[in-house]
Amino acid sequence: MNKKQVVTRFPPSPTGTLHIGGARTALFNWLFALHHNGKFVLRIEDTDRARSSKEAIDSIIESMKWLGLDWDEGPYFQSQRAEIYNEFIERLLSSKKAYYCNCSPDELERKRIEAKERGLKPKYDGKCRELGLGKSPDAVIRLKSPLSGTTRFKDLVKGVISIENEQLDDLILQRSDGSVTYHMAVVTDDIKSGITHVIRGDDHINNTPRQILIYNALGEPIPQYAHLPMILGPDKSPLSKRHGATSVLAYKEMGFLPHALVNSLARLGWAYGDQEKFTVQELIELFSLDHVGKSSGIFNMEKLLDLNAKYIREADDGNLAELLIPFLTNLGCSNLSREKVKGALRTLKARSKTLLEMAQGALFFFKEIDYEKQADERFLIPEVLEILKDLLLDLKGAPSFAQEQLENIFSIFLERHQIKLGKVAQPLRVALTGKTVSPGIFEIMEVMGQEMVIKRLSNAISHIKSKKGP
RNA sequence: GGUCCCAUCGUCUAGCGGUCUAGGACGCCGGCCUCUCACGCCGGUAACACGGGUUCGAGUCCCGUUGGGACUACCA
Repeated sequence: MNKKQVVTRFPPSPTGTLHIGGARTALFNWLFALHHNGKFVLRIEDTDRARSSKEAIDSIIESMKWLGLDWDEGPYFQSQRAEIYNEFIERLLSSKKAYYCNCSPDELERKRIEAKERGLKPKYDGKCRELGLGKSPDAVIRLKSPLSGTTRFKDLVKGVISIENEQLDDLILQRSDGSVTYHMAVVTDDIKSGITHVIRGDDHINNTPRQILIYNALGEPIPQYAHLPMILGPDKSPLSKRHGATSVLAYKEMGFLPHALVNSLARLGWAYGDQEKFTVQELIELFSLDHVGKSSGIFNMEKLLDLNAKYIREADDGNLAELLIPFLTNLGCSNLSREKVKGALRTLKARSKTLLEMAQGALFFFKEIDYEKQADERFLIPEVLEILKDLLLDLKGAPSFAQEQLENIFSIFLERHQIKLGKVAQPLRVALTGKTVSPGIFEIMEVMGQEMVIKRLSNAISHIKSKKGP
């Protein structure tokens, strides 16, 4: 039992919001760490100062918190770790594993184009490799990588991957302005944090051998790698903004429960037999890299909606009310009573796929209604006037508005008029909600309460009367 | 172009050589329930990319073809 503690990390670069793909990578790292009782580190890769922003950092952190992906260490900021990187660069320089190169960007660009034209691989030709150049203002530092041999690693999801070293060139570790490049920063940080498992998108597969070469040059142990297949948009191209909602926070605004997103993300690329729904606890217990698939997948919004609907149905009314109130407020409701919100949401739980949809469906409980044109024309007609008037009388006399009570009143009422419920239900529904579609009328009447029901029914009656003309 | 990765219903996937006339979920289509819409329940639709091997036996292993994708920067 003296195996090293598992340490994973999630290293977003703050050039935008956290999107679905990043969130899944974070989730898998988080699950893997928790499954192994390990640690999960958050690191912000903000070395590209021009493209990084504070807003992006904030929104990434907000997204992580909303999803419930908490970290044990960090966030570290690469922009604040120059000293550490320089120390590692120094190590490479003094062991002759790295060297200065003063080839100008223009020169390199020219050679690249030339090589391409001749059908060769456009890689650095190693011009300065053996020159023993010293530090100079416009010199970069390059890794002296092996010219032959094979670099191979066992990927925990893809299997053995190998590449000939001659395919790789001497990559730049430090730029001429003294800042360190991505590969160097990543490797240094991962070593410093004691990362044991690097779980990331498979767009990094080609980066892995380069990074392994840096580990080797440093004489440091190589972590285990697991490359996750990418998430695609519906057109099978890599997920991007033009596919609509990709940012995690957008899903929050659309009224998704964080757990629904988590569950859905977990199932994208990972499976546990036929099981579709998992609690967080189950995910942690069952998650394993060898059940992660190798092929990329399309994010399925329909399935997310279905899962979200299921979780809404199962949710505790009190919690759901808390989540729903902000949506109602956004839609212009104020002075919301928690109890009434709970009542309203009970009527809508089975028919809402998102919190937003639920809030929209609940508006008639909290705001004045307008009759939808079609509904008005079809159901608030003179033919039902007498029936509604009589119904109003019965409702005024109701001792209580509990559902069973209402059902009793109605069955007597229907009996008396020798009609079916269908006959009054729709006109009444329109009178109470303005629409032809709503939760069951007994349910909504109970939640609305006698006063509101009587008021709306009376309004509808005068509305019908006004149609008959003066 | 070069290198690397990938390939089961429309989509997410199960499958780790025989139990697969390929299972589940979402979607879609019927039906039941019913005060509308949902929920729920019942039923249906639909896939192993192609071609060669290996094997008594291949969705499962190997090779190739085709098709996707990634990388190929003093971006990350």
